Amino acid sequence: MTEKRASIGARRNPDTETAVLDAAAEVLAEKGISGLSMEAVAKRARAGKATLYRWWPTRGALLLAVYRRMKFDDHYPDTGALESDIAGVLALVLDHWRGGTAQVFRSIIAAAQAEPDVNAALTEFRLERRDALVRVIHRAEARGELAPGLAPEALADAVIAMLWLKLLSDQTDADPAELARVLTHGWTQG
Amino acid sequence: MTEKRASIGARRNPDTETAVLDAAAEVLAEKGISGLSMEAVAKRARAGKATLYRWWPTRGALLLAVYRRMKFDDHYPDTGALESDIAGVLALVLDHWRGGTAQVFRSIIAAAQAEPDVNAALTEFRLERRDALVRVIHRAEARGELAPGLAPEALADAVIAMLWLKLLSDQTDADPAELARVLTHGWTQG
Amino acid sequence: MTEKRASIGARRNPDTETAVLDAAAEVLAEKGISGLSMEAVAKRARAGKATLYRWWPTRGALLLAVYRRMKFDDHYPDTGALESDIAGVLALVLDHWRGGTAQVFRSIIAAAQAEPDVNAALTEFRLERRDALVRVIHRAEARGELAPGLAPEALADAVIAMLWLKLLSDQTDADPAELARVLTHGWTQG
Amino acid sequence: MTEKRASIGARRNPDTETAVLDAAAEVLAEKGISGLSMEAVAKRARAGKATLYRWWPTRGALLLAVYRRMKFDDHYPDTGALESDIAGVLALVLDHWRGGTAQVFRSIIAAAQAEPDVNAALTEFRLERRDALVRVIHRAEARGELAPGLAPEALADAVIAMLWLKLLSDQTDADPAELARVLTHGWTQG
DNA sequence: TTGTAACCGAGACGGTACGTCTCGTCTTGCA
DNA sequence: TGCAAGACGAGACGTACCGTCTCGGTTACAA
Repeated sequence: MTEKRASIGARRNPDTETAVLDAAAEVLAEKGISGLSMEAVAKRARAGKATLYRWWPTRGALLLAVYRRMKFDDHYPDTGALESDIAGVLALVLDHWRGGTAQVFRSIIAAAQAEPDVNAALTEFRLERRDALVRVIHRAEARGELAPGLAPEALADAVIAMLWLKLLSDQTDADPAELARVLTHGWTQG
Repeated sequence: MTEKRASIGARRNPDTETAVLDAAAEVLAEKGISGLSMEAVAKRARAGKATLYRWWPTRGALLLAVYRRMKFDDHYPDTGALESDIAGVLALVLDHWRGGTAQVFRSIIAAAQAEPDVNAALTEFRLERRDALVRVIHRAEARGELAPGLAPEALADAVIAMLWLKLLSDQTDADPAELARVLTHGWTQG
Repeated sequence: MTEKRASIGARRNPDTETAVLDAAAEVLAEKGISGLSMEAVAKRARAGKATLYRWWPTRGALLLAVYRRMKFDDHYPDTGALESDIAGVLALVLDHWRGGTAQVFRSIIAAAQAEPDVNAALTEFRLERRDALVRVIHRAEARGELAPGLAPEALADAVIAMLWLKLLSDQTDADPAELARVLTHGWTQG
Repeated sequence: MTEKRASIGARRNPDTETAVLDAAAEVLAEKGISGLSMEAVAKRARAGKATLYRWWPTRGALLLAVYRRMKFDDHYPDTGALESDIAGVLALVLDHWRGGTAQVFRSIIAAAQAEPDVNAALTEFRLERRDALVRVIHRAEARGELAPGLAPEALADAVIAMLWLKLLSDQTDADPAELARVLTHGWTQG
């Protein structure tokens, strides 16, 4: 996106948005999160800084926009059994991260610890993902597979927690099947 | 620590270390992680910036030093049953965080995503905590309580993952007993 | 110039330039050359350090800009005789220096010994002044007053040399008439 | 001077002095005046900073000590005529500077413009050199060669002024004979 | 048809913080 | 006591970004 862009009137220019998100993704890939300054993105995108701030007021907003473009297929497979369903979800997400989005999402979690608006956006995103997981668990419940007295939301949280831990500690190459077993099996016997 | 400090020869001055860590903790409490600049800490501690950088080369190193001083009682209670042991661990850590260290540890995890040295230190810390958890699980194993085929390290990871998720998503007020139940119970029946 | 200044678009703000040069002159007058740090000038001018460095990359450049603003009347009087013309020039410059610019010009000469760009600017300035002197000498030549075999440039250098020596050795109160006599008269008789 | 030096008791160690002045001269030659920090000299000389400050309290004092070690033969030749005597003096000094001491002396003059103690030392040195020149002029006076009404000190100043100008403006390769002619000849005829 | 409103790239502005450097002072432990 | 060593408080250095602004130009829509 090197050709000159200008205003297309009193409304947002989609070319500019594309150029900015492309530039942000490139900078992120090349220099990592600490190199992702608004300044650098504006320069790389040949965009004015004011334009950036108009549409993405914080670095976190920019990060989230980049991550959202990297949308993965959130159609979680139905294998007919909870453990393998969970394993499928874990595999899907870990694959997605290993495909190159890990750095971006790690950076978002990091940014959320300091910037409230990023935190809010991340919470929204997390709950949305949790709902998708809860739907998987409800399928198991409908099959009469689920043990009584366990909140599906809490179980979904356990899955998400494990994913985040693996992401944040550079272990996106973990084995989904084993993780699923640890999460869904009872730890104790009898 | 307002009185003037000076060199005590060609070696580290413990008074300075105390003053710096005190200052860092105060700044963190007052202005949060984004207000914790090396500049501000140096000014508050009445220390030279070079002195800071000599002993704590990055902000993450400083954060870790502050966190280490907030050492909690890591004597995990032995209740005679795994689930209540885990609940005890969760309660201990969540209490510790609610007591004021949550902000610090969240910041460390965030910093670790960008700074390799902080990442390394955090990994070391995490494995150390995991070992303590593994010892709890080994107690259950010795009692014949543990189901076969589950790696204690993986189980410990699940506990740590849940704790981190609660920390990172502002839920340090979660109920340890319920979390322990979700983690240790089997999700499925039969 | 205490009221707030801001950008006037993507081009230089003359108010800022004025404020900076005023501040530099004030700092110089109050604390001398060793107190003239970029930091101090920026603070006094309520200007950003980056703005200073953008337009005056070195301390010497700033000094030269200050000196150029203190432009003296370079209309050298025509008395009809070389010696009194030279005495007039000497008096003019020494007066100018005693009027408060001595410190600035001394600092420029000092800075030029370490910073090449200041050296270049000072050389340019020196040659420009020498040309003005050469014109005075040419007037004498036209009157048939000048002895043969003497390069006007070399004679002008002798005048400038004497001025610089007096400046650099705190003797700006020297007697222009006597200096002119020493310079223009033959030392030997017969 | 790389071997370890130690105290020789409660008095100054000449080895240390040599090592320090050697180091200062080397640093000056390699990095110029702006690189000549007390820090750098101490490190290069393997001397303690306290030792430096004990014997050479300012950078100027160190510079002067270095310059004094580069003592030139100040036996000004007696040719029997003032102009050629002056030419000899000019040649001697310019040669000395071209031999490698120019940088040092330029730096001293520069330092003297900001540091009063260096200024005092330089003045002392300058007057000492002027006295030597005055003696040359007195020889001419004794021969009845000198025109009446001219102060030998003022004439000597003119010579020194010309030398300093050439030094400060990178013209140490000037022709001593021509400079002497310009200085000693009358500018006007008749 | 003509404002005019909001967009665009550009980049200067006042600032803050960075990490490095040097200053001059100090305390130690060895010789 | 002198010395090498080097930590200390202090603060200037020059750089990088921050978020805001003004500019001059462009385009679409309303009057």
